[in-house]
Amino acid sequence: MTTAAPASEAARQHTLRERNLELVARAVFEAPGPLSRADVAAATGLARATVSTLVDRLVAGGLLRELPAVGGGRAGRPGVPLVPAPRTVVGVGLEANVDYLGLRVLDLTGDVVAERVLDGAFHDSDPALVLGRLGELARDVVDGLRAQGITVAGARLALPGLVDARAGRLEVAPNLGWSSLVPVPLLGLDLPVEIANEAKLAALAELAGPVPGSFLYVSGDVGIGAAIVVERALFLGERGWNGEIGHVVVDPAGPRCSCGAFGCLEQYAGKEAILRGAGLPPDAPLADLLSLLADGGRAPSAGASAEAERAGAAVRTAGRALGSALADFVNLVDVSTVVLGGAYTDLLPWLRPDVEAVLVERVLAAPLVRIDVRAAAAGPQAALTGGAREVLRGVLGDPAAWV
Amino acid sequence: MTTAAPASEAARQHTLRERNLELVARAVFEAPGPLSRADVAAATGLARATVSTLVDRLVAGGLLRELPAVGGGRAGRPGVPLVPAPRTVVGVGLEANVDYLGLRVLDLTGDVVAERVLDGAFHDSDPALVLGRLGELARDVVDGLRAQGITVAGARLALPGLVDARAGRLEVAPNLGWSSLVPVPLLGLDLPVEIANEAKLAALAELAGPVPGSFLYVSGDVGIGAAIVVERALFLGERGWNGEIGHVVVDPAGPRCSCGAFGCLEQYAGKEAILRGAGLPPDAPLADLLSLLADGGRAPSAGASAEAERAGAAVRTAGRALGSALADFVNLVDVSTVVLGGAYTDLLPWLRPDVEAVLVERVLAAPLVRIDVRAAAAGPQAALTGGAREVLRGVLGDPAAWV
DNA sequence: CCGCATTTGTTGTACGACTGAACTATTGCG
DNA sequence: CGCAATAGTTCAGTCGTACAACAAATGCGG
Repeated sequence: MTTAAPASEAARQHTLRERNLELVARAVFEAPGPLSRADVAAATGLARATVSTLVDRLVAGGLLRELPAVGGGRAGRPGVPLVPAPRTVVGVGLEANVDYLGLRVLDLTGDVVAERVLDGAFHDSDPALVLGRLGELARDVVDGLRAQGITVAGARLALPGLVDARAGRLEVAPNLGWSSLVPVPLLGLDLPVEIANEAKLAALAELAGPVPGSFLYVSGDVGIGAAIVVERALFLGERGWNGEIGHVVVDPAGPRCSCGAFGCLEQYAGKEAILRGAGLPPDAPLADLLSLLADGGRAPSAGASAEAERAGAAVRTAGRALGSALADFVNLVDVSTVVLGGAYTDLLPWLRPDVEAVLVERVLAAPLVRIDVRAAAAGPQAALTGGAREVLRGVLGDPAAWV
Repeated sequence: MTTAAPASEAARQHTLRERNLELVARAVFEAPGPLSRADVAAATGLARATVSTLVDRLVAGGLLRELPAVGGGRAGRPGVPLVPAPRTVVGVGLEANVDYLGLRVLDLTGDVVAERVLDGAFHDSDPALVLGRLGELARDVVDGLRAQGITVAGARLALPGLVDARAGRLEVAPNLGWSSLVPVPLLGLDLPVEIANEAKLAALAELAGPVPGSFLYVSGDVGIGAAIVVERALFLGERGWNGEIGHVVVDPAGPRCSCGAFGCLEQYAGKEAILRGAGLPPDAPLADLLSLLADGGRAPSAGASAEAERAGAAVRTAGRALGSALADFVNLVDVSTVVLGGAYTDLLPWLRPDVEAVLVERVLAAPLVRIDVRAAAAGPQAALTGGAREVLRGVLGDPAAWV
C-alpha cells in the first residue's frame, strides 16, 4: 500500500462542540444588538437546549455577558440579553512604520482599551532599537491590563514591507531600510505575536464599518500598498506578497522607478511624485497640497493661481495613473469596490473624476457593474485597529481555547 | 432583541459523518496507489473502527471498490486494497467555443469514459442552435451510459466569456457573439449543469498533473483568459469575472483594442496580433507560425529568411508584452508559478526568454522567488477535462449524496 | 509442520454532543 | 386573576466516534 496524501483533519465529537461554540459566539458578536438565547437558536438553527449549554460555557469563560432582563413590550417571558463581554479578553495591534510607532488595544465590544502612538522618523533605522522601544511601550500597557485581570489574547505587528507571515519573517521594508529579519523576538513580549503587512491590516480595519464583504483596499503614501478582501477575509496569494500595485505598469516609456523598472504607478501616484509634480518639496506635509488644491477648486475657471493649477494637474496625472492601475487590478481580481486609504483618503475628491473615467474606459466588466470608489472609513493608524481586530477574530474562531 | 447575522451553518451529528466520509473518500482518491482501511486510518487520524464503517458505506454506494487482497511481503494479515470504483459515477465536461464544441466524460479513476468533439466555426452563431446541437450530443452519450447502469453526477459547461456562475448566466462572449443569456435550458439535459468560464476550467485540468497547488493559468488564443488557482482551488473574485489579463495595460500609447481602450495585452500577444505581426493572415493556423519560427531557429545567425525574422520579432514583441502583464499579475496576486496554455503552450520556447526577462525586471519579489513559467500539461480541450473533474470533485465533497 | 509475532478488520461498550418534548419561569393582556 | 405567549431548563433518545478486546490472515523461525 502507499502513503495517503495528508487530508485536512478528522472530525471528532469535540470538533462539533468547538464549531458550534464559534457559531454561537459569532452570532452574538456580529449582531447589531443584544440577542437572547432564543434569538441565537433562531439565527444559528441550533436547538434551544444546545444554545443554552454553549452560551453558559461562553458566559462562564468571560467572553459573553448577560445583561439584566428587560421587558420587551411583547407577551411572554423576556429573554436574557447577551452581549460581548467588555474588557475581559483583548487583542493588541502593533505597528512600526516610517513616521510613527504605536499600539492599540481593543476589547471584544470593539472599544479602544488602550493606545500609545509615538511620532518619529524611522527611515533607515535600527530594527532592534525601534522594535525594542515598541516592545517596551507594549509591555507597559500589557502588564497594566493583566494587573486588572484582563486576558491579552495576542498581538499583530504591522510592518510596511514584504512579510512572510508563516515564517514570521520580514523580507524587506524599503522605507524603513530593514531587510531579512525576524522581528517578533526583538519586541521581547510574552505574548503570541504574528506579523503582517501594514496595508493588509489597515484593510481589515475597514470591516468595522459599512463596507461590502469584498473590496480592494489601496493605501497611498510614499509607497503604494494594497490588499484584497473577499467575503470579509484577506486574500493573500501564495505568501502574502500580493497587492504590490505600486509597481504595476502605467507607461513603459515612463520614468525609472526605485524598483529598477520603468513607468511604475508609484512614479505617478506615489506621495512624493505627486508633491514634486505639484511643485512642492517631496517631504512637504499633505496639508500644503490640500490647501493648494482647495484654492484651485474655489476659483476653477476664474483663473486660479499658477501654483494651484500645477497642483491640480499633478493630481489629475496621479488620478489617471491610479485609474489605469486600478483597472488592471479589477480586471485581474474582479472586485467592484475600491477603498482608498492613506493620503488618497483626503485627495479623493480631486482624484475621483480621473480615476473613475479611466476605470469605465478600461474595466472589461464596466458595462455590467459600477465600480464603487470610496474613501477609507477607519480612522488614523488603521493598521493598529485592523491588527487588534484580527487577534480578536482568532479568539472568536476558537472560543474553546479561551474558555 | 435584534435579528442576528445569518451565521454559516449549525453542525449536527450527521455533519460529522459527512465530513469524515469525504475525508476517507479523498484519502483513497488522491492517494497515488491503493490504500487499505488501516492506511486510511493512519492518513486521516480516524480510528480503524470508524474508517471501516465509512469505507463499507462508500463501497456499498459504489464509489470505492475492494481489490483482491495481495500478500504485501510483510508479516501480518494483508490489507484489502481500496481503489476508486471505475465506471460507476462519472462527470461530464461540456464546451461550446469558437472553433469547436464537445464533451468529455471522466470516471472517478480519471479515465475518459466517452468523448465527442465537433470542429466548426461558431463566430457570431445562434446560441440556441449551437447549444441544442451540443445537448443532443450529450444526451446521446448520457443515455448510453445510463443504460449501462452508470450514474452521471452532473455536468459543467465551459464558455469563453464573462460567466455569472451563481445566476447561471452568460453575460457576454464576444467571440461567439453571444450575450446576456441563460445557456443551460438550451442544452435540454436532465442533468444538473453548471456553467463556468473556459479558462477557469482549463486551469483545473492542470491539477491532474504535477503542478504546484498555487499557480496562474493563462490561456492565449484570440482572446487571452486567465485563472488564479490557490491551494488547488479556483479564486474567483466577487463574481468569477477575474483573470481578464487580455486587457491589462501594456502601453497606453499602443493600438486601440476591441474593448475600446488603448494598448491592451491582447493587441500585442493575442493570437491574431501575433500572426499579423508575423506577416501571416490573422486566421492562419498556428502551425504556419511555428514552422516559420522553426526555420528562424534553425539558422539564427546564418541569416534566416526575412519571413522567419519577422515572425521571430513578432513573437519577441508578444513575449515582452506578456511578461509585462504577467509581472502585474504576479505583483498583484503573488503566485510563483505561471502555466501557459492555449496557443502559448506551443509558442513557449520562443516566448520564454522575453517573458522571463521582463518578469525578473518588474516583479517586486523577484530577488526572493523564482517565477516558474511552464507549458500547460493537460491535453487538448483542457476545459472538458477540467469541467468533468470539477463535477467529480463535487461528488467527493459530498459522497453521502451519492451513496 | 507448528507456534508465535504481527498486522488487519470487526465487534461491543462507553462517551460525548445534539434533539425533541415536556416542564418551569416570567411576562402582557383582557 | 387566569390565559396565552415566550424563554430557558431538564431529561430521555439517538447518533457517531473512540477504545479495547477479539478474530482473521499472513510471514517466519525452529
